[in-house]
Order: sequence, then C-alpha cells, then structure tokens
Amino acid sequence: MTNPKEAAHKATGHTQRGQCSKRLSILDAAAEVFCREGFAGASIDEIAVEAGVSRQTIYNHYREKETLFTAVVEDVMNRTNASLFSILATFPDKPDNLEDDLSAFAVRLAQNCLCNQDGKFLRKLVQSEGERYPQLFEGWRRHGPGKIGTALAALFARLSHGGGLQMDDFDLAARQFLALVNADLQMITLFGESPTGEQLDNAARNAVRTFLRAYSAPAGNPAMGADNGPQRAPQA
Amino acid sequence: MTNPKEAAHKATGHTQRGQCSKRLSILDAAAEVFCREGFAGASIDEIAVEAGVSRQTIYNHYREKETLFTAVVEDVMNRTNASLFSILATFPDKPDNLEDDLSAFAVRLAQNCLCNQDGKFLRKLVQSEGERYPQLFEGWRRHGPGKIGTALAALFARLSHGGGLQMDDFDLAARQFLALVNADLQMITLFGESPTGEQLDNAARNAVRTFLRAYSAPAGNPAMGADNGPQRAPQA
DNA sequence: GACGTTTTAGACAATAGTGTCTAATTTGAC
DNA sequence: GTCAAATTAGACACTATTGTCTAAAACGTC
Repeated sequence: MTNPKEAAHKATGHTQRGQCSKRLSILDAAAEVFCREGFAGASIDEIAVEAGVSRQTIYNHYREKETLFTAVVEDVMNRTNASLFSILATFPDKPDNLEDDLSAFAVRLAQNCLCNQDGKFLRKLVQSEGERYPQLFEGWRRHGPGKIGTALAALFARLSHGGGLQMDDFDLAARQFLALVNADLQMITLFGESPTGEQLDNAARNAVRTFLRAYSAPAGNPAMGADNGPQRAPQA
Repeated sequence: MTNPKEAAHKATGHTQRGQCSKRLSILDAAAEVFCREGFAGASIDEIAVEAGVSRQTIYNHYREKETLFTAVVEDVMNRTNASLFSILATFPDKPDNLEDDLSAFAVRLAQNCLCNQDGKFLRKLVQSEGERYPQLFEGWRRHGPGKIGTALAALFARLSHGGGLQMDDFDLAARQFLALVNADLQMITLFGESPTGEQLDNAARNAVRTFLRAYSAPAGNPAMGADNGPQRAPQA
C-alpha cells in the first residue's frame, strides 16, 4: 500500500472535509499529548483515543511516530507565527502613551504567544527534544523568537527614530524586552498554569516600566534623527 | 570521568566507602541520562551502564525508577544551592565599580548555576516533568530561583541603602536582573551548548548596563530615599 | 444502489523496559 | 582466613509500545 492520500492531500484541492478534520484532530491531540508526556512518553494509542480516531488512521496519515511529531511541531510553529504577526500589527502607528501602549502590547503578546497552549508546547518541547532534532527547531529559532526578535527590533527602531526611545542595539533591546516580560511570567507558566489577567497586566507593567527607564529618550527632547543624546557612555 | 568520590556524603547509618562511591556514580549517571532522555526516555539499563554498575545495584539503592529520579533531583538541587551561596559571598562588601562588579558577579552566576550541567538539568527537567512532580519541584521554586531571588534582592537592598542603586521593589529587580542575564544566554543554552567566555562576558555586560540604566541611583546622590521617580541614569 | 476510498477494530510479531529473584562472586572488616 | 554485606550476571514474568496486516464497516459521490 503506497500513499495516495498524501499526494491527494497536497496536490488536489479536492480535499474532503472528513479527511481534513481527522488530520486536524490528530494534530491537536498529538500536540496535547506530546506536550504533556514528552516525545518518549507519548503513546500513539493515547493520541488516537484523544483524537477520537483509530490508531491505524494515524499510521495512515503519518508513517511513524517521528513523522507525526515533526508535523505537529511545524503546525504549531506556523500557528504561532501567524498569531505573532497579527499581534505585531496591533501596535499603534503613532503611540500617544508609550508606557500604556507597550504594556498593552506586551499583554497581547504574552497571552497569545507565550502563555498560550502553543507557546507552552514549543517551550517544553524545544527544551526537552531540541538537541535531538536540531534541524527541526532551527526553524523555530529563526521564525520563533528569532522572528519576533527582529520584528520587535524593527518596532523599536521605528520608535527610536520617532524620538520615544533611545538605544543603539535594537536586537539587544528586543531580547531584553521579551526577557523582562517573561521575568514575572515564567514562574507561573513553568508551574503549568496560565496567568490571570491581573498577573499578565502586572508583569507587562513591570517589564515596560523597567524597559522604559533604561531606554526611553530623555523627556522634553523631541529628538528626531539618529543623533545620540547624553544618555549613555558607549563603553568599550 | 565523573567520580569525585572522596567527598564526604550523607551518613546513612551504615556507611561504607564502596557503597558511597557507587551511590555517587549512580546519581551522576542518572542525572546525565535523565537530562538527555527525559524521565520516560531514560532506561535503568542505560544508567547502569553509564554508571559502571549493575542494574541490580541501582534497584538495591533506589526501590524504583521514580525513587531514583527524585533522589537525583534533590542531589542536583543541593549542589546548585551550595554553589549559589558560595557565589553570592563573592560579591564585594564595598563595590568600587558597580558595573564591573555586577558584571563579574553575573558571569560567575551564569557559569556556575545557569549554564552548568546542573543548571541545564534543572531547567530541562523542571520544564518537562514539573507538572508531574509538583511537590518535588516546589522545593526548587523556593530554594532555586526563589532563594537566589531573595538573596539577590537582599544584595540589591544593601546596594540601594549604600546609595548605588535606587528601587522600591527589590524582589522585582532581582527577577529582572536574572531575566536580563538570561536574555542573551538562553538561546545558546537552549541549543544545548555552553556559552564561551566571551559570550558570557557580553551577556553579563549587556544585562548589567541595562539594569543599571534602569536602577542606578542618580550620580551625586549619596543615599537614602525609598522614593524613585521616573528618572534615567546619565551614568558615566 | 453501486463503487472506490477512508476508517475501523482487532489480531499480530517484534522489541524494549520494569522490577523480581536466585545463585555466584566480589569486597571489606575483623 | 573467615564472615557478612554488597555487588554482579542472568534469567524471568509482565507490561507497554511500535508498526503491520486483514477483513469488515462507514462514508461520500455518482
């Protein structure tokens, strides 16, 4: 028995709803189980039960456990990626209150990418299986935190140019921004639960305040251009 | 080559040296294998081979796999804890250059607790098995990042009182300090390798610069005052 | 209703791992 | 050298899991 289904699924737009919905529920259940049990601990039977399909159907769509795993990782990465950019687009073009805008932005980012089910999945699985599948997660490095990093860096560059921020290493600032947002959150998410709205708000507020204390342009200096104020001594 | 066997260990009633060294090599090998394979993926046989003992000896010392696992976690936590406090003691009583002293401190912290083999173990295993063994890792929360957090907070309180720093939430500052140090490091450690000395230096330097820009007391302001306004640091 | 495809349940072999048991062997203390 | 404790190798029963196979059932389309 070859696999006409994979070809059919990819090539033709003739996809049947049944097939597709099975695929989706398998991916969903697999993400759940892989995340909960890890790759070695997850059993195909468990996934099949949770997905509401027979084990054979899984082996039908994905040759073996590893194939399923990589498919799940790619699926979650794509979803996270999409969500990421839709959130980036929500940052106002002309922020009127940088602290409020950045805080709200951090909250959206945290709850849709970081504290998400998908975010949890990626964090856990990259951590535990990253060394075993380097080429798989190298995509995550580039398109996950890598991409959010560069996107954030671009945002900060824009804000710097607009005069609200002042910094010389946008990538560094982006990494630090994310680290600060996570500072208060990781203890919660690591414990396995999702932060409440209030916890999210506080974490974002704390992160943004510190970030702005380090990087906001001197008040009353509507700086244009890239000139550097007397803010920091470029050390060594 | 993992046998510091002359270390004085816990006296368990009938202490013989042979027993003790076996115990240590079992714990060592188990830590290695659990870290590499996760709890489910690790096999007792693999650990036995790596430890250079027979499988039966492991079952002799630890009733079952789970017992061994918890013993390993506790062992690693204790080691990390000890290392932590010895490092904390290295921070000078009267720092002459806050940036340099904090950077050097951050480097020591990172390479002895965070990027360590033990640090890697705790990060990975807490992440992947934390939800399954909450009571086990609750100790980690209190004595790991929890304890380092409070110890750091105490340090920052001292520095604030001395006039070098200015902040009103010491615990928050401690969390943020650690987060900033990790900001540049986690991408490296997550990938599985240890950072070079240069990477460590840069990460620490970047973290401390941002931290001080957010929290250093205004120059020429000797001390006191729990109040901190939204001022930034002209530093240098 | 007929037909091709997908799905299903279940049996199946093969492999791997856990934890126990026993008997032989080593080890260290006296 | 003796003796007891620790260690070892190996067999063992038991369970779990992977991945394959087959024949029956469900599904969708015409």
